[in-house]
Amino acid sequence: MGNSRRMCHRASLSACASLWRSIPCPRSELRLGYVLACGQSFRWNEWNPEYWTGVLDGRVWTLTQTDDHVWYTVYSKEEGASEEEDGFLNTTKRKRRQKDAEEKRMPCNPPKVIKTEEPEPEKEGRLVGVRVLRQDPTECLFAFICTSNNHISRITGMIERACSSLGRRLCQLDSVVYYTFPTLEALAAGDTKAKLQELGFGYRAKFVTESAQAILSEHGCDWLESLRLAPYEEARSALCALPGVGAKVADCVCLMALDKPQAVPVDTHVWKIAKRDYLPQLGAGNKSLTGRVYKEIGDYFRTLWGPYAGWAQSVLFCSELKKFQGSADRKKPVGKTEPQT
DNA sequence: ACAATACCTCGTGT
DNA sequence: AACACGAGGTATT
Repeated sequence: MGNSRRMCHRASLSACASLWRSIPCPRSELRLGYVLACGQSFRWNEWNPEYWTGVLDGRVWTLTQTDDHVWYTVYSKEEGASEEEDGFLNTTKRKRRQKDAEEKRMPCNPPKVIKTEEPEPEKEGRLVGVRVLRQDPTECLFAFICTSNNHISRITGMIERACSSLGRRLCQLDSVVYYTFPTLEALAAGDTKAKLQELGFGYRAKFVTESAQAILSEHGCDWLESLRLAPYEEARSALCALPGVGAKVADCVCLMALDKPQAVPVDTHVWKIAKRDYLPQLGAGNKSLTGRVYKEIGDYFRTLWGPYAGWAQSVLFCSELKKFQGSADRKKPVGKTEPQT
C-alpha cells in the first residue's frame, strides 16, 4: 500500500520543538499521570516517561508537561487512511474543528473552574493536580459499560481490541497502531455482538450492542452529546434506562462526559472509603450497596464538597487506586522470569 | 426497598 | 494441577 513512512512516538520537546504547542497550566492544577492513568479513561499510555499518547477527537496526540505548561503534539494520519467524514468537511470547517480540538478539548477541565472550593482531599497535601476529563460521551459510556464486575487490566485490553476491530485506523507509531473508538453505528451493527464476544467481552457484549441499538433507534446519534445540556437527574435516569447501565456507570458518564460535576460515582473503592472515613454507620450490619445507600453517599459528599463533589470523588478514587496498585506492585516478585544456569 | 445470585473472563493465591 | 476468588456492577428473582 501507500508509502508509509514509519513514525515514532514523539518523546522529546527539544528534538523537534516546532511540532509542539503549549497551554499555560502548572502541575498543581493538573498532573497528567493522575488524570490519564487513574481509571477515568483507558486509552492513554505512557510509552516514554512523562509522555502520554492517546486518541482524542479522531487524532493521535502526545501530551507532556513542564512545571507550568502542558505540551501537546498531533500526529498526521497515515497516507491511505480512509478519511470518512472528512470528505465533506470544507476547509473552513476543518480548520475550525482542528482549532477547537487543540484549544478547547484538551483533556482537562479549564483549570480556573475549580478554584472555588477547597475539598477535603486537597488538604491532605497529596494528589494535587487530579482533574476530571471531559470525555467523548460515546466512548465514555461504552467504556464504562465494560467496567462492571471487572478489573482494569482486562477492561483496558477489551477496549483496545474493540477499537482495533471496530474503529478506524489512524496511524502507527513505533509498533503501536492507533484507532478511533468505534462509532455508535459500528457498535450497533448486526455482527458486533458476536465479534465482541470473541474479543473477550463476555456477557457485556450484549449490553454494548443493545445499548447502541437502543440509542440509535429511540433517540438518534446526537442524543448522548445533547445530554450535556440536560439537568443531571434527567441525564442520569435516561442513561439508566439503557441495558448494562446502572447508577454507577450512569454517574461516571455524567461526571466525565456530560458536564455534571455534581455526579458522584460510588464504586467499591468509594464505598469502602465512605464506610471507613465518613459514614461508619453504613458499615454496621454489613449492608450492601443498595440504591438508598448509594444515594446517601452521593448526597453526603455533595453537601460536604459542594457542586464539584464528583471531582473530589475522583481524588479519593485516584488515591485509593494508587494505594491499591502500589501494594500490588510490591507483592509482585521481581525478576523471576528466567532461571539462571 | 432489600437481599441473594448469576454473570464472562482471567490474574492470582491456595 | 485443579479450584476458588474477586475485579471501579447490573439485572433478575
